[in-house]
Amino acid sequence: MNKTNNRFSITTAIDYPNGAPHLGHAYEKIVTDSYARWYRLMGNEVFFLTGTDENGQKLVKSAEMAGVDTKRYVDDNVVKFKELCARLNISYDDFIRTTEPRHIEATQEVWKKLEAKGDIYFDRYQGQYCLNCEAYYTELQAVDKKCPEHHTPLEIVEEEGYFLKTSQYQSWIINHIKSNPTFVMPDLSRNEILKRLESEPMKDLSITRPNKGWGIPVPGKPEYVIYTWFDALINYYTASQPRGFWPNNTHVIGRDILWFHAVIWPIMLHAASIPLHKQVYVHGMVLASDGKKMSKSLNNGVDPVDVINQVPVDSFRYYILRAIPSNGNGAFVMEDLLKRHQSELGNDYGNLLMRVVKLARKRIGDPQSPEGVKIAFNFTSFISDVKESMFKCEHHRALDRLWQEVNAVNGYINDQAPWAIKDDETKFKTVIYNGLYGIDVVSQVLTAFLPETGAKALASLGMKPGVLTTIPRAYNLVDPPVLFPRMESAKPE
RNA sequence: CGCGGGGUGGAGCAGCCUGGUAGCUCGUUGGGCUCAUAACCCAAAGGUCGUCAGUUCAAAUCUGGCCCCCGCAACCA
Repeated sequence: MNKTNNRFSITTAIDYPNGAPHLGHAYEKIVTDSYARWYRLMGNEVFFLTGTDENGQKLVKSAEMAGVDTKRYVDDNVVKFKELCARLNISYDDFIRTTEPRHIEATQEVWKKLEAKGDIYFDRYQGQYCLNCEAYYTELQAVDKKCPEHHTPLEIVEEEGYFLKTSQYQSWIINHIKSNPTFVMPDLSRNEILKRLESEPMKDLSITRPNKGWGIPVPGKPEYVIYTWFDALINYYTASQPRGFWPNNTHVIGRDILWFHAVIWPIMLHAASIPLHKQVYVHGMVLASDGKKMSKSLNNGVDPVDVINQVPVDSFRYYILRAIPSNGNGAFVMEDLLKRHQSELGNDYGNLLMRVVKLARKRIGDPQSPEGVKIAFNFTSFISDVKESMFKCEHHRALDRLWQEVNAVNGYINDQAPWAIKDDETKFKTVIYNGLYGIDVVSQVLTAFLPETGAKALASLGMKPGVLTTIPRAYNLVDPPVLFPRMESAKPE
């Protein structure tokens, strides 16, 4: 991920509050949160934005079906997203809702800029329309001219509306992506978008819908509202600009909305003479345990709230960050999560903390000072390896590297066997101090990924999370809690 | 011929770009240890690297064909 100076801004996609959040939402927030925390740990001033996309016509329909007012329906669902964020320890700095006045103003402002520039024009268009969905489908989507959702025949409908001249920027965007190798990450996604851009001519984007009482009105043409995607993308600008964090460094998104973030959004900004975001990072996809995409029809979904009711939130965060490759897809298997909880989190990390701190308190007492101690560890390559992985948006590798370090400290303790040192107090002190020092540095780095765990571990050294330091320091020990209790459950299916 | 990813010991993955004793985590088996959450350490078993052919002194690694799995295909993270 790119960063400029000491400031770093990162966003999640905004979520469609059309129900309760699912595992994909949780995943994206945890991933983004880890990057935000990592850059804070590195001493940057960070702005982390998330929020909800509330202007879609489908929400009106859903609210109707639920028998409530649209505003009320949306408000209720937004609460669920905020609650999930709270439970997952998502450290966002701002939560934007696209129905807020600040966003309506910003959107209309961008509209006016594009209109003044002549990049918006009025035209009629026709397409295959599904009355139930209130949406158009392309020929590719609608095989047999039937709605993929309802399997009812589509109607040819002609409507009038406004269009953005996206097609005239096609070669510009191709060139931009080519000349900025980290604009779309990872390479896999970059290649995909380039292939597509180079293989087919772009069409202009329809950016309005008839106003039916929900959405952001077109300036001067209140009979139309602005198409959801057009306004949704602007959310980043709305929230970041007034705080001095525009352009954003990284938009974290799912593969399905890559086109909008890597093509449409940059074109909008470029056309409106606004600086572009620096990067779009496409995260992996959490698949169901059968290796297929989670979906309602297959009923193979996993509810994130269910999971964190069963295990510590950091076991969930850890599993999601480590087991799903940052640049690809991975299956969510609860049994695997429990295994990693037990072995990597409990046996490797939790146990390291416990064995060293308890032994130290038993033999020496609480204050531990680095004075007169020969430092056994050099964490330079550890930190730079993690830094590099995070820069490349490869958080699963960063965690992998972190665990190598946990095991290195464990290995040191095993080799030195401080419990067997009976008559050499200096040597005992040295081994113990180095063990604590290792726990200190590793736990500080861990706060980026598992904030609660990192903080608890540091607290048992008498330390608080903050900006990363590898300078040996004095510790005031407190008995550590059991961070990852063993789960006896052979869980019933 | 729509675009893209993948098929490596029981499971999940790394290695492939820059050919040359096949590596990691978990699991299994057998020892050992005890500071610690029945945690920890050592060792062993287990793979014709999807398939067929080609290039090469040498192929998991390069080239081509085939089979299988998965994602995307313009508003479902």
